[in-house]
Amino acid sequence: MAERISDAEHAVMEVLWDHAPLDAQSIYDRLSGSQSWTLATVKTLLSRLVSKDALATEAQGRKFLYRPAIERTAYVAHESGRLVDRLFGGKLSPLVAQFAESEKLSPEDIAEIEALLQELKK
Amino acid sequence: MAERISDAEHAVMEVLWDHAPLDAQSIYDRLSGSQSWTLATVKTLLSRLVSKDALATEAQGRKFLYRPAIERTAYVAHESGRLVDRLFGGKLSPLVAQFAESEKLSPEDIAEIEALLQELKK
DNA sequence: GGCGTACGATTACATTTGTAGTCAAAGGAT
DNA sequence: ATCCTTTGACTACAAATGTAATCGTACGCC
Repeated sequence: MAERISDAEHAVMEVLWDHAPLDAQSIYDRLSGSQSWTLATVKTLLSRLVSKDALATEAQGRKFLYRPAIERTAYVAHESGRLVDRLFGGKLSPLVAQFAESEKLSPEDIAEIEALLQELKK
Repeated sequence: MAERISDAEHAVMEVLWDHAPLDAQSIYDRLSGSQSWTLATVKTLLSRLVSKDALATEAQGRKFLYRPAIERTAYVAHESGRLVDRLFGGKLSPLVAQFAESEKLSPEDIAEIEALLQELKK
């Protein structure tokens, strides 16, 4: 488990987290907006994700339907944990501070975070 | 600029952000605690970082002193921006929510974040 | 029922990364 | 003056990654 998903592979995962199950062609179609990969490339990524047990397949006639085998939440938790550990010693507040300083915090975002924290303290 | 620093390279950068300038041997020494790399490996990483313009060197006799050529803040901002963009659509609150759910938020951390936000609203 | 075609599988290949060995030269020790 | 050591430079090589072409084959169309 947890074989490490590369950047390119991640783009494929996102499509499937949003609209699984899909066959290769449809995944390719949906990626066309953001990436200029050929169908062959997308198929390579799909195979690799299947080997990594990040995707499961289900035969539909002579094609496959692909669907995520790991939860997006788990992936996201893992990845953000990793980054926060590496860059901020595992503490979230320095990340927030960093965002604050680089002006990447919208007022709505601030409000939402505050609401979250209120909820937690309760 | 911004040649993408790998995980292993990042470990080297951290040492230098903390104690620059240092020569290769001292960097190796300081890394010995956390990594089991040989001196040769550390030297390879140093060379690569120099090519990537992430480190600058200054000759000291027949050895080099290495020091960061990019600010840790800039690096950290870039990396965390990247992750937040990829995984949370550029918004920080979902990341905080994710941390909250996985119980990775200590009370102190919460307090610090709240303080930060108070500061911002002022 | 042969034929093109659309699939997944296999193969390809350059680049990056992790991890290190070797080499030539410069200095220091004797 | 000679030899050992230390240092950066160069070379090595496997695995992962990005990106794709090709191949064998099962299907559907005529």
